[in-house]
Amino acid sequence: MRRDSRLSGVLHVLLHMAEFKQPVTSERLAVMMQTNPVVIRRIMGGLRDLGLVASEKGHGGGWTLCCDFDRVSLHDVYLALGAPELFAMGHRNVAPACLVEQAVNAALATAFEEAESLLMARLGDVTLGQLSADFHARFAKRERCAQEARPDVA
Amino acid sequence: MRRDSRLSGVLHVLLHMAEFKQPVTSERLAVMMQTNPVVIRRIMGGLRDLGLVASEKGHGGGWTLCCDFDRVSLHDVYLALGAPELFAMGHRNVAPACLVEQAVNAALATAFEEAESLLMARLGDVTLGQLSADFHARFAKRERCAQEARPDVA
DNA sequence: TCTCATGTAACTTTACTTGTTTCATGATGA
DNA sequence: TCATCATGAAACAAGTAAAGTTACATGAGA
Repeated sequence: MRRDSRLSGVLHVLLHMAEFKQPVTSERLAVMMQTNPVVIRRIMGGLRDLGLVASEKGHGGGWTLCCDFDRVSLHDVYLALGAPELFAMGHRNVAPACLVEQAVNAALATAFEEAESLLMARLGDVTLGQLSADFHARFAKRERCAQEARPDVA
Repeated sequence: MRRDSRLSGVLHVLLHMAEFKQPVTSERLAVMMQTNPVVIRRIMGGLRDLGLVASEKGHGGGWTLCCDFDRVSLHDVYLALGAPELFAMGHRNVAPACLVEQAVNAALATAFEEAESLLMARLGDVTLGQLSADFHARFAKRERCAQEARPDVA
């Protein structure tokens, strides 16, 4: 199956939005993301419900950030998406009668739960602010490289 | 996506096989697993290639274990399946030109790689022998409960 | 040589994300 | 007021991958 890229996508959207002061339409975001405006609205709905962003209809409308980038972690964004399934692997039966399957499920569940806890903790460690800072660092670096490639301009 | 349950399934098969001395046919395993013989053959193929099990054709044929249950970990079995994708989430673009997306991918990749490492380590900690022992413990416990429910028989 | 069992290929089914179309709703501005 | 712009929501199509199914070839025993 195609892997769920909503978390990746919504973070992409949020960081782009941070570069604008005015509301950004789904249309513009869709162009940046190379996708469809409806897809943008879909992944943004959960964030609106949790108060991370707001949407306005009509002229001059669109999406605006209404959260402190330094207080929102990637984990918060993950939850805003509805905490989608993390793993591509699962049990055959959730509550099997077969004792063999129960033993297998128990062993796998322990390992997967530990991995999930670690992942959630790591996502909680990173804020949108840090992500945005990383982007700006990458942007500055590219600018420098562009300068160095054109010494005559400097 | 329906979640990939091959790891769960193949462990289930292996533990069932451990309860038999003679070769077990795909047909019988399929009945135990409530699935199709071809599905059994499919998920067992990788294990055969790695020498964990052997298959014999013809009369009296079927699948036999040919590995030390105490020396094979769940991680080995996972690898025998071809190390299928672990996570249900992924990046939109693997190598994006957009710097925002690069920053997002880098942050997510770090978190996911750590979780993957932990999961692989945990799977490596558990052997098929331990899993089988857990099954036998569950079996013994159920027998005891059944006894207690029929005190007149005791 | 007949039967049994695996090996393999092709096709169908199922489930889910993504993409797209369509229309309703509401806000802005002339 | 009314046309326009934008979101909201529903419905449907496309693409993908695992799982289920069918069919047949291959090879081992009896």
